[in-house]
Parts: sequence; C-alpha cells; structure tokens
Amino acid sequence: MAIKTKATEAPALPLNDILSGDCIEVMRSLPDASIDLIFADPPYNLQLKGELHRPDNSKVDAVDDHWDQFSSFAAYDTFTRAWLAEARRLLKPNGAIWVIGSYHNIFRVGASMQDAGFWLLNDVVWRKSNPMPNFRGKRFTNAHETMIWASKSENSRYTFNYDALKALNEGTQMRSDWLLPLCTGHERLKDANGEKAHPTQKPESLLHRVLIGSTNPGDVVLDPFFGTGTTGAVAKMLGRNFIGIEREEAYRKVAAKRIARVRTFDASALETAGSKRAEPRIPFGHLVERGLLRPGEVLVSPRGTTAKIRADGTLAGDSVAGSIHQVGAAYEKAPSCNGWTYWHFRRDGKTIPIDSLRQQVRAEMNN
Amino acid sequence: MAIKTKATEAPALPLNDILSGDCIEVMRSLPDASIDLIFADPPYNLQLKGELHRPDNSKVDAVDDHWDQFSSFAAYDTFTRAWLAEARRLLKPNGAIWVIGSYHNIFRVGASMQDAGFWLLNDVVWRKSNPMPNFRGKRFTNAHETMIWASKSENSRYTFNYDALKALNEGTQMRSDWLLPLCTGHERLKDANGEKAHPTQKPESLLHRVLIGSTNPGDVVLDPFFGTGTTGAVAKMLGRNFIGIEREEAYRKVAAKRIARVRTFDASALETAGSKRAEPRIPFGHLVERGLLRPGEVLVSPRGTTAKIRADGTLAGDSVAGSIHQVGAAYEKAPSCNGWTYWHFRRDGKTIPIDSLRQQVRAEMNN
DNA sequence: CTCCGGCGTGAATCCGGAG
DNA sequence: TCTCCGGATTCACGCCGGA
Repeated sequence: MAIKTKATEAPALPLNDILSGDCIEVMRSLPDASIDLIFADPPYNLQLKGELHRPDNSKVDAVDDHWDQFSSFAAYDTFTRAWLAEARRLLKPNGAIWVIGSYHNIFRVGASMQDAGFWLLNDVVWRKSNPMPNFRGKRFTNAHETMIWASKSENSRYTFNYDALKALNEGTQMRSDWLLPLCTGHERLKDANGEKAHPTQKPESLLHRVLIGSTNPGDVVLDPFFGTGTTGAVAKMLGRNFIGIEREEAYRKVAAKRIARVRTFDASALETAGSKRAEPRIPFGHLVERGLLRPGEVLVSPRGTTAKIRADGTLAGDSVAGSIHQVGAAYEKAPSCNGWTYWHFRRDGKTIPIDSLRQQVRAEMNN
Repeated sequence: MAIKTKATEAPALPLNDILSGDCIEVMRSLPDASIDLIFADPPYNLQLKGELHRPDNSKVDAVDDHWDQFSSFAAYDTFTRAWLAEARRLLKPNGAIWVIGSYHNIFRVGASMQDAGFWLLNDVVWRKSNPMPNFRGKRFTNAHETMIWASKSENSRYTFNYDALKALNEGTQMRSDWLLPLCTGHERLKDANGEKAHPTQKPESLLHRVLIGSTNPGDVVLDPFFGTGTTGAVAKMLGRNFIGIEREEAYRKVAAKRIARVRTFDASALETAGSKRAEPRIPFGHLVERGLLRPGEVLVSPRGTTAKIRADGTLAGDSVAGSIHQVGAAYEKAPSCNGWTYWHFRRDGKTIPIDSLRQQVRAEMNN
C-alpha cells in the first residue's frame, strides 16, 4: 500500500534556490500563505513599450502621444496588478512586502498595492550618498529611490524589530530616510567582459537593513525579480531562507555563483537587541506570593501618594482599587499607566521601583 | 448698444487675491492657459482610528478635520482627478505643478497625474529635521513628505533656475532630498484662542525653494488649497503674483492678514534653514550594514579585552551586550565611554581604531 | 543679563495575548 | 471572533520661568 500524502500538506517550498521563468507563472506554482517577506525590485515602465494592448486585449496601432502614453501606463498597471496579486496570495497572514522604485513607476505601484488590499506601513526613502548628477542641469539630481513597506492586510501583525533598528541607528529610532551609498567597487558584480553584470544592482547595505528590521532568522524571503541576487546573498548572511525568481539565465548564473561564496554569520552574531515586549510576563501577584512584597505593605508613587498591597496582588488606594496599572492610571487621571515603573517600595530607608523585583524574578527564571 | 467683450479676450485674472469656494468650481471660473505654476497641498486622506498618546500620556492633536475625510480610495481618486484636470487646463503650455503628500495619498495622486498627461520631472523628498517620533515603536519615524514636480506635458519648456538652486546649495547641484524643519515657533500662525490656526501649515522655507527654483519674478502662482497662505506669503516676498483658493473662511481671514504684513524683498534673499550642520552622526551599525566590519568579528579594547559584533550593530561582551559605548563603559566600570576610540579591529596583523572607519564613511558622504 | 531645565508639540493610517 | 486589560512606547526644538 502506497503512502499517501495528506491533501492538506503543503508542497515543499524550494528554499534557497533560484527558480527560472516568468515571475508571475513561477509564483503561481508556489503555495498560498507560505512566505514571510517579499522584496521586489520590479522593472520600470520603460521596458514594456512594444507590447501595448488595450484592456480588452486589442492591439494598439500607432497613435498620438497622449493615447500611447496612457496605453503604456495601462499595460504597466496590468502587469503590476498581476504580480502583486500573486505576491499577496503567497504571503502568510502576518507577512509583509517591500517594493522599490523611482518616480517613473512607484506611484502606479503604490496605488496598485493599496487597491490590492496591502496596508501601507511606511514609505522609506533611500538617499544615495553618491548619486549620478543631472548632467544637463534641467532637473534636480535624482538622489533617491522610494521603497514601500506594506503588510498583507490592515490587521496583519507584521514583524518589526524596533530595538534592533534603534541599535543600528545608535540609540534613536530609525527614520524613514536612509542614507546609503550606491553599489560600487568590489561589491558590484562584473560579467565575463568586465562590464557590470546588472544595470541596477542594489547595495547589500539596503537589504541588510530591510531584513534585520522586518524578518527573523529562519524566515522565508521571496524576491520575484531576483537579478544578481542581492536579496539572496544578504538573506544567507543573516540566516534567513530565500527564494529567487529570475527569467534571465545570465543573471541566475551570476547570482548562484555569488551566493555560493556567502557564509552565514554565527548564530551569536545574529542575535539582536532584545525587546521588552518579548520578555515573559510576570504578574504583580507573583511578587506577593513569593514574599518579595508583603500584603499590607504600602507602595509609593512619584508624587508621594500611596496604595496598599492586598493579598491577591491588587492595590487598594484612595477610593479606588485594582491592578497596579489601574490604580496608577486613576491617580494620574491618565488613560493608562505602567504600574511597574510608577510604584515604589521602601527598604532600609531607600525607595526602589517595583520593576527591580520583576527583573529579579525574571533572572531567576532564566537559571 | 452695450459694449461687447470680445470672445477671444481672456477675462482678467484675480491676481494676489484669495478666492472663496470649492477649488474645483473656482478653478472652472478661471481662463485656460493662464497660470505659470501651481502649488497644491491637497487633503492627505489620513485614515486615523482611535486616539494616540505619547509615552508621557499626553494626547496627540491629530488631523481629524472634516475636509480630510473621504469614504474610500475611489472617492479620493474621483476628487483628485477632478481638481487635477482643472489644474492642467489652467496651466500655460510651459507651466508646471508641485503637489505635496504623504504615503497615504501621494501614490494615488502621482498615478492620477501621469494619467492626466502631466510629465513627471522629479519627486522631491522633504526630509523633516524635527519630525514627530513613532510613539508606539511599531514603524519607522515618518520623517518625510513627498513632493511631485511635473510639467503640463512632455514637451513643456518648464522653468528651472538651475544656478539659483545651485547657489542655495553651497555650489553643488540641488538634490531631490531637502532637509528643512517643520513650521513651528513664531512662524506658526495661531488663532484667537492661541491654538494653531491650521493643522498642517507648511514652512516658508519649503515654498521659498520651490518658487526660487521653478518661477521667475512676475509669474502667476496658483494654490488651490490655500490654507493659511504660505504660498501667497512667499510669492509676495519673492515678487511673484499669487492666486489662492480656500473654502474655509477662518483660513482665508488668517491668510489675508498674514500676507498683508509681508513685504516684498528687493532682490536676493537667502534661505536660513538647513544650511550648515555639524559633522553627520554615523551610527556604528552603518559600518556593519556596509560590510566594513562583519557580524561575528571581534573588537579589542586597549586592555586587550574583547567583544563580538552582532548584525544589528550591538556588541556582545562578557555578560553584557549593548552599544559600543555601553559595553565599553561596562568593561571600564565607568559611567560612560567613547566606543569609537575605545574599540579596535584587526586587519593584516594591525590593530586599528574603529574611528578610522567612521572617518572613511564621513568622507564618502561629503562627496 | 545669561544659562539651564522643564514643558509643549508636530499631516499618525502606532498593541497584542489571554480567555 | 470578540472583549478585556496588561503594560510598552518619543525626537528635535522653541519657549518660558527661575536661578
């Protein structure tokens, strides 16, 4: 009797591989809700000329500029909506996407993302420290590109490693404008003739920040316009899995060779600044149960007001009782209050925040 | 027999006046091809849910005005296309338009502009030197807004005062990213109650750069969403004519009073904002992102003690982790420590202070 | 007079696990 | 799926009052 694969079992994902073919068709072969993050660097409008069709698929004759322009935008929109729809299907419910572009295409892409149900989280500006100048002096130096970061839906609980990004930015929260140099020098891949292997190779520093900020080690990152594989290279370095899709064989070859040379950083180097939200929750009552605070003991607020600890871990204050947070909020007439930092106890003449007891309990739990 | 106005004679433009009413209807009353430049700050269609409090429990004064409410993206698009069509009709053949927005609306606006036949010239990022932080730590600090600069059509010979902008930028080409502070302090207009007169007043420095760069003295500048009249005030200062459209009487009154006080400059006035800065701060994490140091690599202190670099730019040392400064301070049992001079890395048998890498990055960014 | 510290505030799509 | 509620979360800068 043959072993039967359960119908509910998802097909295996081709992890850490570069898939060959048109990105929309290849995406169709991948299972629903299997991807944690998508990074997409789609082609610009310019390359689609010559395939102009009206929405009803009739071919457009040579026409005046205005109609031609509109048709070209329509064709680009059709393409954009198609790959975005597949991308969204592939994302896990809490998945997210980054798309990078310039003013030629990013507005159309962003509007299509909103229409497709993606929920925009930020637009992030990549400021180039070494952009190409505008040689003719007719416009501003085009010194940035725009990235859109969006979750699969409005109520996705997307990944955002706030503390790691804050650490990367020397202690202040990361802003929506990132100053990074273009990909040049030894990082820029060359082909056999010594020419650049790809016209728009993205710098690894850009992907580093994207992946540190919006994925965790072991996550699956899909890049449907893989090119020379910057996404894959950085994903591998950082201990993330990748799936690349690329239809040009020359790019696939360069990317595969590049990624083969990459080594994953040690697990210890991949640990990032931890967030308090990830710490185990300690109910205040545990401090009472464990005798670190006694029922009947009095806690003091920064204002000097007091409340008495009850045996069940609630506080009794002036005309109000409840959790440490509720009584603190009532005293401050505030919508909320973090009781752990608000309340203090006294020992040996010193006034100590109760949060220090929570830290002590957490440390013991880690032993 | 009454004197008949010739049909071909254009009606006189209401120069340097604030017109009352809905912007689309009022624009319909103005003649074709009569405007040199349009600056538009349309509603952003923010979709705010509940209240937001700062960590200190104070409430954020959000933009919840009725004029920013739209029932759907489709309704917003209909509105956008309607005012853009009128705006384009009003422009002279060589006229141009600036539109400012945030990620909530700018992608829809940009796509509608392309569909309407505008020719995008640049997108320009207004980087805010003092943005509101992200209080919940769930996203990047929303530290910029986007402006789209477009000509009426692809073959417009639009105005671009390249040399004036180059002079404003200390002799190098003006880039597409502008660092300017928010409108605060004395410049921020207050109503009779001392509250801000308008929730989204734009800084004059922003309009200054727009008008210097893309108009000439005597040009006619239309602002269909006039608000408190920053466009009019700066136009008057710089010897340009303005036409404002605003439907809220309160805003019109404030704007008229403001503009009456403005005096036109003689000739050359220089921007005050955003000129000189101290040396740019380089977070240690940037060295890691950019591959100058590798996660997992070991740094050495003057005493010979060591710590390992992590992917987010923090250090992991003996029983302590954190920034280069924090770990250095812990090792020295000192209240603070300059990690840049404390830590060294090894290359080719030499021990080199990490500060040398910081200097290298600064040099690249000043190019 | 200056200097210093505290306070106010800015276009914001700002929580998530337990039950 | 909904409700409840614990508890985590901020940067730059201008103004003002007190020393």
